[in-house]
Amino acid sequence: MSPRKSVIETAATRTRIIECALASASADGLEGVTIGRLAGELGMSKAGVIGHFGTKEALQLAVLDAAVDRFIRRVPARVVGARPGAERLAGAFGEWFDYMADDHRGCFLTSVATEFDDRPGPVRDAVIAALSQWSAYILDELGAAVDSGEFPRDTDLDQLAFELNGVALATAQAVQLHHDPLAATRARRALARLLPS
Amino acid sequence: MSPRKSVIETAATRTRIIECALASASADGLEGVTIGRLAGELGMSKAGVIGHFGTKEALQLAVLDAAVDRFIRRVPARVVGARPGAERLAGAFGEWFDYMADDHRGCFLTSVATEFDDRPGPVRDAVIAALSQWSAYILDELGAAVDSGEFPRDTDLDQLAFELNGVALATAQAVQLHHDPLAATRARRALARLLPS
DNA sequence: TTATATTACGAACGTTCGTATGTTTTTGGC
DNA sequence: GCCAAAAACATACGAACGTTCGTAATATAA
Repeated sequence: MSPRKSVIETAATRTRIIECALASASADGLEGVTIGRLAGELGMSKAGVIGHFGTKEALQLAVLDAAVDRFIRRVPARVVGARPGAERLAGAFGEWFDYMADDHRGCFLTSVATEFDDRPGPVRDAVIAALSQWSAYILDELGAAVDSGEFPRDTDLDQLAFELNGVALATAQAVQLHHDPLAATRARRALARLLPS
Repeated sequence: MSPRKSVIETAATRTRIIECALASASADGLEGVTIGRLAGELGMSKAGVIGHFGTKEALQLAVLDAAVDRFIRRVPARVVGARPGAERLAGAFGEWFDYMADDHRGCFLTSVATEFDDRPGPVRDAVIAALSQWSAYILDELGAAVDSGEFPRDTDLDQLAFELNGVALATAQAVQLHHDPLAATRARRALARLLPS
């Protein structure tokens, strides 16, 4: 059989690489991550870095996966206890806003979505898949809100999701570009107007 | 004195380069524009391309300037005849939405804003300056709307501008990433909810 | 016509890119 | 302690990067 501990070690290094790449990509974009710079920052050789993934594109996909995982753990996972519908939705968006405001980090997935919106390929596909999942989540909760009578039955849920997304995008821009300390506050105010509390 | 005709010739080539770079940057980002590829597409040498600007950064700034000019001609310039306030504002945003929907082009300035939001330098400064100008324009019109009684006097104009910006960003994403044909429609619907018609 | 800028060119610079190939070090199971 | 597997290494590759140089061609001004 194959060795065990080495697998663990590998995973640890992989994680280190991915986290470093994630930090790098937050500043320079996912395409702006280079193996050489990554190796320098990690004190490794280029071959040692890319050996874990094979190609740069595979590394990009791994970074994207990690970002999605982090987002899920940080946002929807924190509101699983909330009542489905408007309450859970408001909670999720609130968590998202706070997440973005942390360290003026903004939203990595949103940035990558913009970066790859005109670049066909596996990365773009993965971004779209992740965003679709998130969109489905929102529509699910909006549906629950309608079912429980929080919204009128003829509410245009797609329209509402569109506008909620807009609030999040405006928040991301305010945080990342303008370092606006009021971003989260404005976001919550906009949210309150869209979702009945 | 300096030669005259050559200046005209230079400007024509410069324009050609900038327009080609603008198209290229719409897909690959402003940093993704390379001198060599540009030269190939234009049937020129690399030196002939970069000679007009000196450095790649100067080229990027020129492209950004051109994009700003194009935006101004296409959006605010078209509504100078409209009544100041909500009407002009609604007209401007409507033009913007249509502009974005054309060829699924989206908004170049918005994309570049995301691309450079964490990259200090002249390009980032220019992006922020352009966005600030646009923001000031919106706040001006919102102020006019308050003055003319279209909005209550205690309206939070910054909040309203924030939410309007969110609608535009959501539209850009819907157009560029999802190629959503309903983007402009959704945008107008959201706009109508924010601005009294 | 002559002198001066301007424009674009070909070629090369040093650097960095992503990737591929062996070799050495470390690891885990016997 | 020994051996296979895995990990990280050093090195090298061709290609592309932005930039610089000197030069030929062109257009303007005197």
